[in-house]
Amino acid sequence: MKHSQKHIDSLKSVREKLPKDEVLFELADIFRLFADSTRIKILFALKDEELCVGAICELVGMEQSAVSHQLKILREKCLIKFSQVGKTRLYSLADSHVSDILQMSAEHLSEEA
Amino acid sequence: MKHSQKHIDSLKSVREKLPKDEVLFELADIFRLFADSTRIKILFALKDEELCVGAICELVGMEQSAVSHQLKILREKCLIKFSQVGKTRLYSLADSHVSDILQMSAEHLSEEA
DNA sequence: TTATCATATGAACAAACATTCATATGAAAA
DNA sequence: TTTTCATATGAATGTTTGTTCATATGATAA
Repeated sequence: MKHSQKHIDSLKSVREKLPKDEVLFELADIFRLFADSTRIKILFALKDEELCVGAICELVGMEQSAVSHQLKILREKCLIKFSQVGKTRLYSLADSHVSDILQMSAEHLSEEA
Repeated sequence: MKHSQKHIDSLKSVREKLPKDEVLFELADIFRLFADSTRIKILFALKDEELCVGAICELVGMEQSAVSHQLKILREKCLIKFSQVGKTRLYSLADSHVSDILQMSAEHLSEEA
């Protein structure tokens, strides 16, 4: 027997409050999107303005290909969307949730004493 | 010349609003901690209660070693702390910021239509 | 002291990931 | 239609990361 009965009992109530695995996976998936400095920079750049891919490349200082790959990831997970104007695609945040998260996280950082 | 002058001009103002690279790296680092389902499960488990390592293992259904490795990461990044009671270590969240983030992220998910 | 229990840690390995390079698509201009 | 421009994508590669296995540490009980 690996663990005492006592601490197994107390686990029941904790386990009940715990989000389901499925939910935890989803959450981790979302956080993972913000867990890369290129992507988070892209998201901040799009926070207030629509931008084409070339502009995003300039801003993040990365090659067009690298940026496009990251844009694809952000698109597939519905964090960003685009509207096509001629040959160029104007990217923007998909909804206000994303900018809320960015806003909060930036505030969180500046609070650190 | 890769990009038109027009969109380079408009970049200036966007670039000024952009957090510094250093800040973006820090942010990505923090998000990365939440970007793994084992770690996020551990954090949720500790949200309301102090738990020893054995209990955490039971809850997340992972081996002691795997859990200890993740605890180390969370400790080093100051998301959790512990108090030692005899041989056992009682882990808990380091501060309320962490549970705030968990709370918000869970709410965010349940909002999704 | 020695044995035992709870936890930690180093090394190894596989899986996931970000970037690059080369090339493809697809829209507009020539 | 051919060329050019903006963006996308597949394959290859190096790096990072999570888990496992084996072992270490460090506290208590015997």
